[in-house]
Amino acid sequence: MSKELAKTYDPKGIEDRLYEKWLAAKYFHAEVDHSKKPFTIVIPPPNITGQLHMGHALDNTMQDILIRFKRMQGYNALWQPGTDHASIATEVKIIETLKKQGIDKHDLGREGFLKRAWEWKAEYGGRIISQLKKLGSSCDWDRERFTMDEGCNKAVTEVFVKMHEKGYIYKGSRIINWCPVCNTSISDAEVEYQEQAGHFWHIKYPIMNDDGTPSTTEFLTFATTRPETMLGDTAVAIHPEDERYAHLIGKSVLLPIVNRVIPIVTDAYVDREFGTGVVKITPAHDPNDFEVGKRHDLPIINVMNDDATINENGGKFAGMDRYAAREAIVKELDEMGLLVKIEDYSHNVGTHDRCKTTIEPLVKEQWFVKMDELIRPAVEAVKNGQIKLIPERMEKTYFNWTDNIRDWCISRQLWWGHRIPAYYCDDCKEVVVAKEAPAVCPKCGGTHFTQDPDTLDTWFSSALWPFETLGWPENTEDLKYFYPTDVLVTGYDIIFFWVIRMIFSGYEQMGEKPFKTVLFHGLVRDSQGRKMSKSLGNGIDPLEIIDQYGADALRLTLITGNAPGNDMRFYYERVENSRNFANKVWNASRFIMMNMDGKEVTAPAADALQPVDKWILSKLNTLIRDVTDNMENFELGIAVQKVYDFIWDEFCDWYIEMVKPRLYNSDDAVSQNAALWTLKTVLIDALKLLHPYMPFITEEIFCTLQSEEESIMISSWPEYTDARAFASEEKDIEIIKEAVRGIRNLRTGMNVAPSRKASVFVVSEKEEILDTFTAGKLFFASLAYASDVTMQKDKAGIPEDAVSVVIPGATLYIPFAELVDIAQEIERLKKEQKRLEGELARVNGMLNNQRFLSKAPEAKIAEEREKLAKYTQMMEQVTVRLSQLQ
RNA sequence: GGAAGUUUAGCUCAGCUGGGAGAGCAUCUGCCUUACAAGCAGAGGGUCAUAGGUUCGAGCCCUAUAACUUCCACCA
Repeated sequence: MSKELAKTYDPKGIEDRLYEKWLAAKYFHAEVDHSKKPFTIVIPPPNITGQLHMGHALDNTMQDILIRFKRMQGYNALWQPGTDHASIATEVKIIETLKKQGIDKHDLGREGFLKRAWEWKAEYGGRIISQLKKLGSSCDWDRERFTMDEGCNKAVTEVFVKMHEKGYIYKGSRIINWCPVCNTSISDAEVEYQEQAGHFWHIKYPIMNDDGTPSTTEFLTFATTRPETMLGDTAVAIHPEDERYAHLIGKSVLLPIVNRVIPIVTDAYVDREFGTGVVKITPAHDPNDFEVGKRHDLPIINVMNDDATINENGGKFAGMDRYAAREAIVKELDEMGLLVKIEDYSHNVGTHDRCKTTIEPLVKEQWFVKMDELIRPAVEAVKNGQIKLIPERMEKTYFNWTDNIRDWCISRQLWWGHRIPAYYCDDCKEVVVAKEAPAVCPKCGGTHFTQDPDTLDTWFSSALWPFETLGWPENTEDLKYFYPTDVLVTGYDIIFFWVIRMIFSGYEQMGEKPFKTVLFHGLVRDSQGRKMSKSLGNGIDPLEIIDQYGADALRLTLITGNAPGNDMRFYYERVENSRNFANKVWNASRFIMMNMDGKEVTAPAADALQPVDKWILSKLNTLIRDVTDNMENFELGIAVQKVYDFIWDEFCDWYIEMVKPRLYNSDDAVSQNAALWTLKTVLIDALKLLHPYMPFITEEIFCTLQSEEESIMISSWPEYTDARAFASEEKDIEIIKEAVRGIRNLRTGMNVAPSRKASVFVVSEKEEILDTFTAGKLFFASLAYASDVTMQKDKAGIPEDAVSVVIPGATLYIPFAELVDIAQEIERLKKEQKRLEGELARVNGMLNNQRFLSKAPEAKIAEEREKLAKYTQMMEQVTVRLSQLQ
């Protein structure tokens, strides 16, 4: 059977087959089981509009690694999946689709539109889920949720009503960010500032004389980047202590074009140093001006429509687009002689993160969440370590936001989403917030109500995700058992949108944190370090990578060579390297299986294990401890790097090569069996350590190797054991490795063909070193290209002109009579002498330093003393050898 | 304006609590050695951004500087 294994690993076919098997066996499914400890992760729900991109691939690979690891450790591991309705993203997409069919959303009406939206969801909403499966994600699909399913709807309504009762949700008229293209309000977090080249228009307003006429000589000059907003000016502000304008306090100016007399107010908000120290105040169209207006009780004059055209308050400019109006107004001011100058000016403009349209600050009546009290437990939790952020520096970002938090605008003028549970009495306009439409108006007794047309910010429901998916608001067994969840894995880019909101929602609704740890990752960028984006066309499709190299290779690539929270670049070369590693694992396994074929491998008696077997078992043992530690500490990349190095270097390049002679020698069945057993044992544990990272290939090999085993994913995680710690064997084998390396080096340096074997003499006065080489003679000979190996205590019988290699405690001689160039050999030995001199100087420098001896830890000093002895001895050997040759 | 991150081999990056600088790719040399040429064996290549400091000892800790990146604020 094993001989049928292909020479190269081909993930195609294998991956889908294994995933089907896992699904059928229900390995991903978790049920409440009080005999086991739970380990829970909730997935960051991807948008139903989404296509799997590299960010998802990274995010979900990390989660899958943690879940598979904990599942193998014996935890009751639940990975709760689901998708997000993504209100605005989806609505925009559907509108686009409709547009192509020549349909406007208003033609369909709300009901018709929503019908289309659900159809769209039915068609495309599952797409990303099937893509996640391709990656190997072991989510409990039986529990798949959607932010607009019945349970989540219930949760959202419950929270809205409850928070409204507590006064945390209110409706108010405030300045908000308005997107004139999407026609909706958005939250502060959705505003993206972009540096744009613009202009600074310096304008002057005439000061009003005491007799009520505008002065023709006295003006107040200021600069603005948005002249069109002057239509809504209701004051001009100066700093209260600005002596330049002190005489104007109490006076007014004439707002030109509009011909409105507006007051000059004093406010500390004005920066005397900036520009002329005069600011025009437009409370309806600027957040700062809005605040100034509130302080001075200024009227708010909205001059814009929802589509950013000027409204009837703009007089003759009504109906013009904001930019057209800008031009017209500047022109008119210029004609009136009120335009002082125009400067080029680069400044930050707020845009909508979805459509990049310039935001228009507008005063509108919206629903808000009052944040000041809600945020407190969320701040506390991170401060006192209840919730751990990884990497820690994310706390700074977190606190930066919480310290400057503003109320959250949650209403959206969209149709796709959770409709706000507020009802207005048709008769008296009384507002009733309730889970269901009220029958009778509590104020006037009216019986007809209209529900608020707005929907909620999509993050309102996502904020409840960790508990709404577990059954909240019902107090389910799932909720009691699986909540709080253990880890949240997400990108640092949604810390404000999502992470913080889940934390305060968890404390508010559950009285408990939603998760213990937040593990952040960075962005996956292209090979030039650019963000992958549709407009640049530089995105790399994870599905194509999976198709080409396999899911395991993609996963390994995404998880290695990157520190938590840092961005990473995506290179095909790195995927190839991962693919090569998979192939390496495959072939090593194939080799082992070929050699096991037809033999019954049994656990060897204790004394049947050779030092080299103990060496690799001991190495594996240490690996198990280190990898487990790293994974417990979320150092996923470091952990897998260690497994990678172990498998490729220690296991394949050394151990397998070392045992080959024993495998090929059937005369010593005991030794052969010990080697096979060790190969198999080490391979299986290594596969287990690798499984969370590379689930498919490890499963395929594990089950081929042991037909009696059901699946590696339900096997138990390896554990460190003192019984497999063999310190002295580790040391011994390292000596032989050093000897082998020395000989290979020597031969390469002398251009000796690998086919040419030679005798090797191991000379040492130390009995135990000779014993070590005697024990490893068989493999040492094959690795060192030796025709025969002789162990002896002195140089007797070794030709004078033999070349030599010095290792700690021994000198190896190889007689290469006809090949040896004595001069070259002396050169080589001198180089070695020089190297040892350097080492000795360093060690002596430390050991001769009194302060080092008195302050350094004991262990460190002992270590250096040992090195001193080692190098001194090697130096002696080299020196002796040199004197013999010269 | 505030904050964070980065600066280590030609390239991309690791380096976990301070104790002899690492990987992958690239380059060079030699090997189709019966698991793997997607491989094996070897080699070259680094003032760890700069300047100070702490320490017996600094890539790692502290201070300053420079360059790049990002986030937040938004001075109209």
